[in-house]
Amino acid sequence: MNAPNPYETAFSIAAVERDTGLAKDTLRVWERRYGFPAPMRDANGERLYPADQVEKLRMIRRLLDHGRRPARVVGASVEELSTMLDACLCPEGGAPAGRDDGLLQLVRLHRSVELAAALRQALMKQGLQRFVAQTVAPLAAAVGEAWMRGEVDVPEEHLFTEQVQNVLRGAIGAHASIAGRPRVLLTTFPEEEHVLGLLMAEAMLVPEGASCLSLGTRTPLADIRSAAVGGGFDIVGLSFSIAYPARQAIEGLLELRSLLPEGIELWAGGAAVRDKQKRLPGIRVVGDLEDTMAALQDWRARNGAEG
Amino acid sequence: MNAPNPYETAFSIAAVERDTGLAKDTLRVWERRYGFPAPMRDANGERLYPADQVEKLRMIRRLLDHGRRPARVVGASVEELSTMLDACLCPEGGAPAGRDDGLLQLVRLHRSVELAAALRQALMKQGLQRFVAQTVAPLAAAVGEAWMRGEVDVPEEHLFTEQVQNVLRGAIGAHASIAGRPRVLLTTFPEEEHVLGLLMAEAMLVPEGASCLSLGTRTPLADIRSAAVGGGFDIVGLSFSIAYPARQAIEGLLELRSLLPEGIELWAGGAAVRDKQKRLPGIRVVGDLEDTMAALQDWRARNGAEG
DNA sequence: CAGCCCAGTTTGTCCTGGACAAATCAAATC
DNA sequence: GATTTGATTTGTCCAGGACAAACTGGGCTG
Repeated sequence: MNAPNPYETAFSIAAVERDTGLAKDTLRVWERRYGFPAPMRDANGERLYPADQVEKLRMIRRLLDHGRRPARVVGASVEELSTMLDACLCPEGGAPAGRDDGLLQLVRLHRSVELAAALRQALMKQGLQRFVAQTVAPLAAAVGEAWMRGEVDVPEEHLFTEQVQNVLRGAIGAHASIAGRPRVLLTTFPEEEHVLGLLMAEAMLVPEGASCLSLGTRTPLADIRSAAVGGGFDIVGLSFSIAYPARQAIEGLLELRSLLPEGIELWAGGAAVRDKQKRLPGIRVVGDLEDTMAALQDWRARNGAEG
Repeated sequence: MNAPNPYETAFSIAAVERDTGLAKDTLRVWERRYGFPAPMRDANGERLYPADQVEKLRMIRRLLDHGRRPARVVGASVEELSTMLDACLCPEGGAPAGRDDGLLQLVRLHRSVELAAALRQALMKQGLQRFVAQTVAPLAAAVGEAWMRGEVDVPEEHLFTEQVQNVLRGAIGAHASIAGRPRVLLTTFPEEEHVLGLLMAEAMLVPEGASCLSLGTRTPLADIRSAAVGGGFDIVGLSFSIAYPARQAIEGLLELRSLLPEGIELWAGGAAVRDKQKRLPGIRVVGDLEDTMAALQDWRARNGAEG
């Protein structure tokens, strides 16, 4: 009785695809090539993945997102994977110690009500821009790290995103200057569904008097072009999360650059394009939130006071 | 030269899966069984679907969402499909003529700026509740119909959702009563990603003094339970779009009902659960936005003035 | 030493054709 | 009219092979 029936906590290949983001074909070919995963079979011969293998697959997935290659990680032991994950975390900005982890705790414990209240309180106290730079961005980074470590899961990340969205959208809407310059169109490429980068950029720009319009995520290139041209925008801003393939980002940005008229600038931000400026001629790579403000200053200096 | 190279406008099976929502396995098995789709092949023997077949697959997909069965629609001609789609539309609420189609035009023409401005203006003029009931809901229905007819596509639907979200979230945030009763937790099941139903419900309830918290879409059952219990909620509200399988909705709702303590009510709304009240004992089926208000009155009558 | 090109390897996706359980329909029964 | 039962439909899974695109690392050049 102390060992629960493994069948009760085992997952079909479709469920594993949903939970890990690894395609069914990929799961089967890894099994063939590397001997992992090694699922059980049900009465009908179909794969049944035990929970611990799914957990290991999640660790592997996270390492692949950080650029590791399958041959080096599929087949490694859980301990080795754990070590590799730690190695991915530390170099990023040194030791992020002493930060206020209260909000992260709320996320991990699913305390949605308290999280919403705490976010609104921080917003009131700090004002929109500092709220984004000093509260939302660090919290997003902390959630990302916790996600790497496997300490938060899809539902927690989701709750976090939703609550931050609520607060940011409300605050941005309150500014509502639709006349200011520059006019910025914000969106992501079709394969990118992370929305927080967009909202943070918008929250930094709107208080400065820029007028932003977000198309949301997953906009086809042709639609970005027509929206930018038809709406008379000065700048198109794209956001890329860490999971977005750098190569694909560069390729897409260069194509979009060629689609847009010269008068419209193209800005790109997020982990996937950081340090890629030299491969992106004619495109402004925005390193972080502060750099967004710098880019705005630059634009205004170039385009005079009237605009 | 008058016929464009068909290879230029043909799609890989992965692209078709993304565009139509039909799984690769399904596309291949239909081809085997019904002789449709009948894609070309590239030099490598891989399927290449011409644009007109993809368009037809989209029509088929829409009909399946409305309960038709594959044997009756896969293999029908475009004209027959068109007739069936018309038949799906008309019975729903008679002829929705004379409605203000200006907003729908803005959606179809990708006029995101004007759409945002028009929505905000309507909100100012009507107030939140009437804005939702008289502007957002009809517009959502119109977009849904246009989607059925194939007159709007993914990008348009997306733009529409995003702009409405912006306006509604801003307006809801402005009310921000976190003390009122009842306390309502809003979300959807993991397979349901449509968010507008939730936002509309929230927009109706908040001005009445209820305190709402939205977990966003795709929340696992166990997380709904723990959030509801831990947050001290009176009511859990679930939203189901037309595409959600009714059977799955009923099954999930009954399971969630059994997970929740008796003191917490369970409300369900949306096309997938309409007219299913008798199959959902212990659950309040909310027919439409007006019925949401009625349900709120009922709750307050039952639970006294203090609460 | 940075940048570029080229062969070799890795890796995800696609293929065929078969199988089966779950969902659905239609007929028969209470 | 409602419910049960048998036949049919339908989506998903399987095996094992194939191949192009992506990546690696070495050698070359400016």
